[in-house]
Amino acid sequence: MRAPTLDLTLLRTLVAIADTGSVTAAAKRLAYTQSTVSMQLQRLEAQLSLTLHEREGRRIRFTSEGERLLSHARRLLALNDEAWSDMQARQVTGDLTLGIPEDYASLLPSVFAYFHQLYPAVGLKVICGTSTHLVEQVKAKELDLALVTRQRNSPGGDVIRREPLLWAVGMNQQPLLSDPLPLALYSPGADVFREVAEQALQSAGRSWRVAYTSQSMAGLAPIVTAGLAIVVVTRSMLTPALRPLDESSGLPALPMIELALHRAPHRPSEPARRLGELIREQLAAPEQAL
Amino acid sequence: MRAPTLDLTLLRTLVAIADTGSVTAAAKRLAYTQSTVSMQLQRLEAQLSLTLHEREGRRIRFTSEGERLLSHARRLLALNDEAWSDMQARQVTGDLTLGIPEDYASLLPSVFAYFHQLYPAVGLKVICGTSTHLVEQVKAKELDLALVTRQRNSPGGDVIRREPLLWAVGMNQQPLLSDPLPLALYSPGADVFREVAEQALQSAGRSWRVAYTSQSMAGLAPIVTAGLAIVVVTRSMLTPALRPLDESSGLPALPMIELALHRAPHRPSEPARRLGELIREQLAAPEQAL
DNA sequence: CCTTATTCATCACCATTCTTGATAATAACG
DNA sequence: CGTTATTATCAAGAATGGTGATGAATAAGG
Repeated sequence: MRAPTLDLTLLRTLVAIADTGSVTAAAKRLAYTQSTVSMQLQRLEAQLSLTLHEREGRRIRFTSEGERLLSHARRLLALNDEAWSDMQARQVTGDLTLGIPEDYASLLPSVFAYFHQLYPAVGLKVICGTSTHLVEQVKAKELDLALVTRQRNSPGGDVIRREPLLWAVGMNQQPLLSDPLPLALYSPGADVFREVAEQALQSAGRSWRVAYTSQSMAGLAPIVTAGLAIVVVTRSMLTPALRPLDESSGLPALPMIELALHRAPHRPSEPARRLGELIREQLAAPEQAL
Repeated sequence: MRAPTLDLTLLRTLVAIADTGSVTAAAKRLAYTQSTVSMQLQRLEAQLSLTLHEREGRRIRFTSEGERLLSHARRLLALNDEAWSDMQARQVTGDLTLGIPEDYASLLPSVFAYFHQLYPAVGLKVICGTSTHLVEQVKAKELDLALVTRQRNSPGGDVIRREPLLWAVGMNQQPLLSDPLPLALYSPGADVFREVAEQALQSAGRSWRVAYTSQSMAGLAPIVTAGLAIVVVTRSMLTPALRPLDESSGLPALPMIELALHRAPHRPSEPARRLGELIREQLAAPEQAL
């Protein structure tokens, strides 16, 4: 009368046995006693009134029924784990402040949307700023997390991914390769793109002048698209209005930069941990950048 | 350390509560005590350390977490039930003989394939014969099941579906409406199609002659496609070589016939029960006939 | 407004189930 | 052939889950 129900615990040990190939190893993995696992297997067979396994010598062999149940079990457990972690995720609560460079804001909305879906009870605040400033704020515990750009192999934070830097110019403009080279740069001195560009030009023996400065690409864009200056961007910051320049332009190659995640010095809050992981997962593959 | 695992039994009562809208009703449905269901709900909440429900007055309301868990639960239970019945199906074993009219053989291969997938341990034998003969064989317990055609409202067996009978002629032939009408019929007198055709013609006052007889459509086909005779078929027996005739041909309308399943008089074996159900399910909709 | 009828949560008790440690049986390995 | 590793089995204790009874809360009805 009552609907027959599989015991997921028993299915869990079943796949453990299958994975490890032995009852004892499965017991070790699941922190059960060997006798427990042995009896669990029997219990499962009794409940289904089926023979799931046979022994040839010492080795275990699953019958075709056993194999079939295994595939059911894996599917069920996958669904179970997903359901469980989803339910747990909804319990993660708190507030959380993340800092990002303005130019990366466009990269993250989908991550924020996903994060909110997973952790609807977390209040997420995002502030923009320059990388150097963000790092200071994280150290001062004004931010829980900060995603920053930096030169390769700088200390602190975890590298999320590396991106090539590119010279770019307005889409319909000829590269303006006069001497000194007119550059559009971020305003304050402490900017990674600026540092990198200046170093590259210096070692190539080229002179340059700052044709325009702004806090962000959004501010530089008009000048660049108008063809009045050249700018340094990452691939993910390229827009239809920008045209990347390759080595044939005669400009020195630019090094990779790193996108790194800094965490506040104290033990990260649960929401911070989760968002950090999510950012790592979502941004790890440089491919899927916009 | 040990992987967290949901208890499907508890999820089952959760959806019962949701479906019925009350703890008591859920208890009744699941054949538990009311107190049991009440405690099961609490247990579920305790295991997840979540609040799944609230009460407004007497009525129960699920929290958003509760609703979410419900959807997980339904999916998990669906998978569980599927897995369970699949495993049970593999235990169904034995031999089984089914009789079908030769003309319906083409309708059933997919059913047999599906049956074998569900019940690989069942040895299925299929024999062909005329409907009247098959019914006798079932009564004599020589067959476990027989799918037969018969006139409407005949006694015995369960109706699987009803099908219209059609007059048909060779695809590129003009209907041969001479008097007497040349018919291609199944050979022995005791044939349903033949009975139906003769009755229809008689009450319409038409004369006819038997131009050709055979045990099956396969035998009649050459004569009919050659335009030497008219034949009676069901819609599912139409082939590209046959053209159905509508009322504009002047032939009398033919009644529906029934496709019925006869079971051997003793209690049907488990395999027979299963195959019977499967045939009913698969053939119930006249649409999906070939 | 009081009575009556449901519905639900809680409790103690009991039965069952599950886990464990110990032991015996079986196979692999030198 | 002894040693080692793996497994099945058993008895026992612990823990879990179900039951019936009870009382509180809520809705319905006079």
